[in-house]
Amino acid sequence: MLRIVASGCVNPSTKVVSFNLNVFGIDCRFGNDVTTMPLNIKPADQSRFTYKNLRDLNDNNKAYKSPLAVICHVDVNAFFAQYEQNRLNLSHDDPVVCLQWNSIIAVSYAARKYGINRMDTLESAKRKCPHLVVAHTAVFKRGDPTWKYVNYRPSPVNHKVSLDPYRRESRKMMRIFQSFCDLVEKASVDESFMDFGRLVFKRLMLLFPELVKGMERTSDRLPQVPLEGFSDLDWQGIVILCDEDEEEKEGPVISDWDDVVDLIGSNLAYELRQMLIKELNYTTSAGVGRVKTLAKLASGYNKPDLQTIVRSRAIPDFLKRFSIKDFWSLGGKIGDLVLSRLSSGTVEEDEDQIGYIRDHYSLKDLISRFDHDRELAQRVYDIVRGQLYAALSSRIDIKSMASNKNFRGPSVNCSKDLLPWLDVFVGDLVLRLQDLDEETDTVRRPTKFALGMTCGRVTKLKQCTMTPIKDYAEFTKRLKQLSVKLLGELESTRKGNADFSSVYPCIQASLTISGFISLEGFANIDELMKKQSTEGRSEGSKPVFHPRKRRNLGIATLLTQGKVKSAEGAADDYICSECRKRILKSNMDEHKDYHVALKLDQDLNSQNQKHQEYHGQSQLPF
DNA sequence: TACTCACAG
DNA sequence: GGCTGTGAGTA
Repeated sequence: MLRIVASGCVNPSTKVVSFNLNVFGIDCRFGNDVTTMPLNIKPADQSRFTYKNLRDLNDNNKAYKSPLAVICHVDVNAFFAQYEQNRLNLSHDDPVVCLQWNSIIAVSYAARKYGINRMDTLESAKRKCPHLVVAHTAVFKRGDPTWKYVNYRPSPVNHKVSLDPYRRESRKMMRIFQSFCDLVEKASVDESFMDFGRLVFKRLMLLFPELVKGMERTSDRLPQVPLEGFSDLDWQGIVILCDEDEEEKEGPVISDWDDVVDLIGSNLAYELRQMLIKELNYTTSAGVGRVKTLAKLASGYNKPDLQTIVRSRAIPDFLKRFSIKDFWSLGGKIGDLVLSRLSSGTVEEDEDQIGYIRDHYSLKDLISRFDHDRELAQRVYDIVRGQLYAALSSRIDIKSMASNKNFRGPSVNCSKDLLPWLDVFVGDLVLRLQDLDEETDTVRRPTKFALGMTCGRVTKLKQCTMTPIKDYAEFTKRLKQLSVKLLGELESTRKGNADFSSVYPCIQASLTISGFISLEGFANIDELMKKQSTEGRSEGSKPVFHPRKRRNLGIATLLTQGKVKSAEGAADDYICSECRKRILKSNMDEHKDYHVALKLDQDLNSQNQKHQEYHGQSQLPF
C-alpha cells in the first residue's frame, strides 16, 4: 500500500488519500507543509526517439502520429449538475442533482456521497438526502420557441427539455481550451481532446535549448535526457507506475524523452484545469497519454477533480485494468463480438483480457477472426497496444442536427396538436445553429430538412431540400413553412387505402437539418438573394463548402505570452467603422454582410436576452 | 429518399 | 431506464 497525496483544484489542502494501486500522486503545491520529491531521472544510454519525432510535435498535422505525442482528455465532472450548482450560486459541497421529468440525469459528487446515482428516482434520492438540491433542466413550453428555467415542476406533456444551456456553457469551455491549445476536438458537450504538441515543444525548447541545435538532423537520435535543467518542474496529478518497487519509493522514472513530455503534459493539463476552475468554476478530470484512447481512459480513472498520467512505459500495466469494451465505439454489440471472437475463456487470462489479446493474436489472426474486417482488426490491434494514433478532428464536420420529442399518452392526435411542437423544434434548431455559427465563425445552413413521426411502432420520415437563407429570422420562417408542408405530406402518405390516421396518435416527432454548407461562397447578400429567388428543387450549383480556417490561437502560447503581434500585414487591414475591429481587406465584403445580418437579427437577439434571465436566480424551483 | 440500427452519454 | 442526440448502412 502506498500513501499518496491526491492533487485537486478545489480541495487540495491537506487531504491524504490511500490508494492500493501502483500510482504516484503529487501534491499540487497548494499546501506548504508538503515536501515534494526530487524527480527520478535515470537517463537511458540512448534515446529511442529522433529529432523528427520531436519536430513533428510542432506541426498540427503530424503531432498526433509522433511517438512523443501528448494528448490530453478533459472531462467535466457531472457536468449538468455542476452547471446547475453554479447557476444557483451553490458550492461544490452542496448536493445537487439535475432532473429531467422524474429521472435524475446528473448527480454532483457531493450528492454521490449520499449514495445517490443516476438510477434513482427523485423520491428515492430525496430519501437518501433530504436536503438535496433538485434542479430541473430548462424547458420549452409547447408553442414557445424559447427555452426557460421555470419555477415549477414541468410536465412532459406540455414541455420539451432544452439542453441549450449546457451547450452554451460547453462553448465557453471550448473557448478556454482554444485559448490554451491550438488543436482541440470537442468529443461531447462535456469532453474534449487536446493535442499538446506545440505547447510541449515550446516548453522543451525553453528548458533544453541544446535540443534546437540538432533539430535539422531529423533522423538522428535525440541526446540523452539530461540530469539537470528541469527547473522546478514536478509531476502533477496521479502517475500510473510500472510494476517496479523503485518507482513507488523514488517516483516515476524519467529515462527518455517520452517521460519528459509527459512530465510537461501533466503540468499543462493541470494549468488548464486551474483555468477552468478560475474562469467557470468547473472541476474536471483529465488524462494525459500518447494517444486519444489512453487519454480518455486515464481521465476517467481518477475522479473527481483529479488527473491521471499514463507514460508510455506504463501502458501495458494500465490497460490491464480495462476491458476491450471500455474503449470508445466498443461499448456495445461490436465490443461483444470482439470479445466472443477473442476471449480465452479462462479466468486468469480474463483478468488481463487486453494483454491476452495483445499476446495471442497477430494482426493476421485478428483479420481472419473478424471475418476480414481489416479496419476493425487494425483498430483492435492498435488499441490493445495503446498505439491507435488517431488524429483529432474538428467539429466542422457535423452531419446533422435534430430536435426531437417523445410524447406521453395520446396527446398528439391531429395537426393542431403537433403544430406548437414544430415551433419548439424550429426554435431549438435555429438557436443551436446560431450558436454553432458563432462558435465556428461560419455561416452554416442546411440544404436538407426532414420531419419524422412515429405512430405505434412505425416511424415515417419526409425529407425535402432547401436553399440556404442567411438571415436567422427569415430562416426560421422558412423552416416553419417547410415543416408544415412536410407535415401535410406525411399525413397524406397513405399505404394502400389508409388515410392520414396512420400518423396519429403520434408518440414521437422530430425535425432534422442536414447537408450543411457554408455561405462564405457568396460574395455578398445580393448574390445570396438572387440565389434564393431562383430556388429550385435540384441539388445543382451549390456554393462550395469552405472549412473554417482555424483561428491562429497558437499566439497565446508560452513563447508569445503577453506579447501582441500587430505589425504583420497591417497594409491589408482595415478598421470597421461599426465595430472598430481590424478586418482583412479580402474579408471586407463578408464583414459588411455580417453587420447587415446583425441588424436583421435583432429579433433573435432579444430572444437571447430572455435566456439570460435565469442568471442570478436565487430561489429554487422546488 | 426512407428506414433501421448502433452508440454515447 | 427514459431521453436526447449523432452517424452509418441499406435498398
